[in-house]
Amino acid sequence: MGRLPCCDKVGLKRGPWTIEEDHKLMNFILNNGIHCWRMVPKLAGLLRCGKSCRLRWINYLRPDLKRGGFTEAEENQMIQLHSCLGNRWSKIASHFPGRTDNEIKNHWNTRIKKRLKHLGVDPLTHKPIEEKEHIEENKDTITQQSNITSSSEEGLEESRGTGLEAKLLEDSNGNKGFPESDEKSQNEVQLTTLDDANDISENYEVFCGSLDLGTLMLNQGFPNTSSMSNSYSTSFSVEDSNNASISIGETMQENCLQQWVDSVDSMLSWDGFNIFGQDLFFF
DNA sequence: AAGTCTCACAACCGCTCCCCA
DNA sequence: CTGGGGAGCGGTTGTGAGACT
Repeated sequence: MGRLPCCDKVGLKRGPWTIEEDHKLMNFILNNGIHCWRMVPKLAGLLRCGKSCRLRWINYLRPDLKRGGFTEAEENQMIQLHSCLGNRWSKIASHFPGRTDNEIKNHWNTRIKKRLKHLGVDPLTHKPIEEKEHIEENKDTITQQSNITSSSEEGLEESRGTGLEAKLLEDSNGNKGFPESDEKSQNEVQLTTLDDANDISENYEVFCGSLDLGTLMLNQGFPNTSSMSNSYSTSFSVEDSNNASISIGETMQENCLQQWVDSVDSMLSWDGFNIFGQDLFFF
């Protein structure tokens, strides 16, 4: 049996998006918002499936995306969150405003995994690799040394409690990572990360409140954008796209929108957001 | 300079979840 | 309660750019 494909793939384009396609998608979403992803490609005149459009928008075209590399602090927070949440990338991404789950997943797989392995930490379990192997050996060994004669359960607990991750995550403030099995500690780490997330969230609010695309475009040398600044903020999101589309439609001069979309070539790198992203760090 | 390798990231695929009739 | 459809999620693959030989 199996589920029917999400869309009729016949005649649909695949692979990398062209600038023209990006233009069309952005133009459509900014003008109409998102009601049904399945209808988006048809209405926008794209030969793509709805899923592809959704992915492209979320991972690349969304104006509130924060581009650029991850800082060490972000990486450490990512490791902490991963130890609590596992591979739930969207949950992890929700703690990093402007970052996508795909971005975080890629970063984890390409950078952090290696970093952890290099440090002798299993990126899956967040436990020291040697100790884990040691425990496996203990299970098979009949004669055990007195200092490791405790049961494998105890060994596990011990390994959790002495994870290298704790050392790894110890930051300048003395904050440390917590072993998974310790319920109290886990609660603490969740609170910690929630607090962190709140801090970031607050920063983001400040960031969004003080930033708008009009300003951005002025900084980018984009003409005739002062009238846009009140209606188009970087807090624009898919969720409020309906409202956004209304306000944009009502307040944004059409030629401004068109000019903005036309200027997408320079905008696509979102260097401007990088600049503000750096500023964000000083808030 | 050309070929090969490695790496990072964009995009796809298939599954699950959730909502609604 | 149930089945269908759309959205979201996580794993995997493809691709292009840079490094290396």
